[in-house]
Amino acid sequence: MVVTKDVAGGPARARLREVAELAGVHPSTASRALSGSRAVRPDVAAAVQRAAEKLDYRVDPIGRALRGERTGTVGMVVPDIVNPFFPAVVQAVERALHADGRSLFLCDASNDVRVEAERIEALLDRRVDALIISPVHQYDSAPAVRRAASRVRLVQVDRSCVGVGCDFVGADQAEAMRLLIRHLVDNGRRNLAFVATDDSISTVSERIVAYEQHAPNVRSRRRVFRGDLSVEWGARAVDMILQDPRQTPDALICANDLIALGALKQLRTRGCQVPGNIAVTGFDDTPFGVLSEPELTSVRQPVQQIADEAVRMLGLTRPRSTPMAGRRLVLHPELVVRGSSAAPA
Amino acid sequence: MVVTKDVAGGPARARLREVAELAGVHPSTASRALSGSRAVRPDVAAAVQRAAEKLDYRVDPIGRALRGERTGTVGMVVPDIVNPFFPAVVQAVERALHADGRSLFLCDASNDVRVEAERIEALLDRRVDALIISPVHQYDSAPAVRRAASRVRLVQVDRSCVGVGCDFVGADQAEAMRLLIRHLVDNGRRNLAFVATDDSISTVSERIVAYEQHAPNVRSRRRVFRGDLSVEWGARAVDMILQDPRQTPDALICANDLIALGALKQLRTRGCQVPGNIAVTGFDDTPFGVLSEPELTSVRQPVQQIADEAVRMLGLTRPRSTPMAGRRLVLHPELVVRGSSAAPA
DNA sequence: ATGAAAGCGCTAACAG
DNA sequence: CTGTTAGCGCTTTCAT
Repeated sequence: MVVTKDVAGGPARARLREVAELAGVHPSTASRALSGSRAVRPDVAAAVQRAAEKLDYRVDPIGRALRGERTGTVGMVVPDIVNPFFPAVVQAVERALHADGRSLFLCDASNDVRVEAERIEALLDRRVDALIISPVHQYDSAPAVRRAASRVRLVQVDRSCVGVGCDFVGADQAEAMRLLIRHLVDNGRRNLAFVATDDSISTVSERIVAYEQHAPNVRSRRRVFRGDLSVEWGARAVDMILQDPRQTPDALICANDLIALGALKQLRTRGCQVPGNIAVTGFDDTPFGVLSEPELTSVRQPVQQIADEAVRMLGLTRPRSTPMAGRRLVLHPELVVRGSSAAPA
Repeated sequence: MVVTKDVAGGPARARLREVAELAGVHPSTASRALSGSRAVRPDVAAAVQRAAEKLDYRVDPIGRALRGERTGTVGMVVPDIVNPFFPAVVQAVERALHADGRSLFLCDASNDVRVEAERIEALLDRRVDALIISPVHQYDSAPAVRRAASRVRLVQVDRSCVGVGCDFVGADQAEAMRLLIRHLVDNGRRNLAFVATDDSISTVSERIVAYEQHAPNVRSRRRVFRGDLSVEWGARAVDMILQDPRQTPDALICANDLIALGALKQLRTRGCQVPGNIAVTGFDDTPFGVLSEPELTSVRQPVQQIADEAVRMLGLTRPRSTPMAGRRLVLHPELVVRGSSAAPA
């Protein structure tokens, strides 16, 4: 007689029942022995352990999830995986969770609030123990985030939604802007401009407010250009700005490194010296900022710290924490000065 | 009397039982009406539909998964989410799946075969319907990939493992290398060097073979430098290469854009003209290649097509396909010529 | 065409 | 300390 392998699915994974059988105990005893939820006689526990190892048993998270228990997985939704800042955040979160023996399921919202809502629901359906989310839109993402927070532990990272009273970890955007402005002014810049985005992104919004408050003069304060977080927008913004030569600022604060790199390139194309004529700064300190010529001054967000604190806030070890706690943990950003903002000769 | 909201979890999602109750039928009938697995009287079907909509019912994938049915989710494991090529692939796959109404759960292996194996297992445990994977290591990833392929539909994208007989979609790396070499030779380059990686990455391995076969002379063929897919390696490789001035090549083929950008920067730092003294080319045509000065010549992989074909190969609509089919779909890469490889003056 | 019942894998509550 | 029982939500037999 030939032993036929299951064509459709390979060797099936061992079930708890089989472990129990091999150990000569009832499944519930095996369950207790493996999870440690109740005391079990030491020799029985050992027998179960051995049986489990022999059969390469791993508890089925689906069965456990159906029962309403923890699944050991965390979901994460990022607004745009193609923006190199978010892979860095993802990696940091993975690292933080990994230390904890949990796995991360990641989804990309493609900058679309509807996709974001779908992904959140899909993760909740899969019974993730918690959700880490950087919302696409500070207003339009709010309903989905609030709903999710009412069903599971949730921490917002980097970006946040207004009016949803749930936890958040991120950097102090106003402080970041103050650091930038002071640095530029200290280097003799007077006519600033902020190449920003519309109001949808909370971090940029906060920077705009700080910019309008702290920029050195009225003309600078009024010079806020709204686009998106892309290289293309950086280039287009430069075209707009250079249109009126008398008005040309001597410093461009860009809302992220992508915009700044696009601006740098376009300035070079148009024959404008950086930092000679115009200083340029970015945000996020992505790995690509050091590749440009000159290297890009930027503001580094403490990504690993944000990730660590987010995971800590989820409180996955504690039995039950109140959801929607509304804590806000705001960390210090760090100005990284490079050539693109040096004082003009 | 006050209606108290469930503090721990918000309003629970409607269950099939409640839908059935509201429609005045048995749960099994409701199930049939919703899934269409068996015929149901039209008026009953309509009533169930209405009840489901009213209660905002969505079938619980956990319950369904426990029954052994499809879950409507696909898992993906990428070797390194921080490498900007992979976010692009992820986005393309998301797009392809989204058109199909499925959601993607993504995991990052952090270039670590052990992490990769864990992530694969975690995804299988969660009963994904299929797996899309770009293996970290062409040899060391093989056992995990093979195991996974025996349990679920699996397609390898971009990279692959040797000796696992399962489906693959990617670009023709040998053709890519031939295109590059011909282009460089056509522009008068004779002394080539390949800044590559070790043998762990299948795509690079294939390029090395093609390079050693097609490079224009023996000296060029021997000049293969092995490091990793990083900006830092690109810079270090340039230092090594410039050490012996008599041996300096006039063209550097780099195994990806990150290496090429690092090389470009270091060449600039060391006062070496590109493309005047040395041509530089990359791979993957990431968005950052156009930001350098000069812009980077690269090879574009047909990312969206790879993703579309991978999803099609998964055959999620077909009832049951044989796993481990071992089909290999090899698509044409496209040479994107830019300034970094122009003919020297 | 529909209802009843069984069971996917697991663990909490309840006896003993 | 351990076995029994029940049931999470769903679908799929098997009977009507």
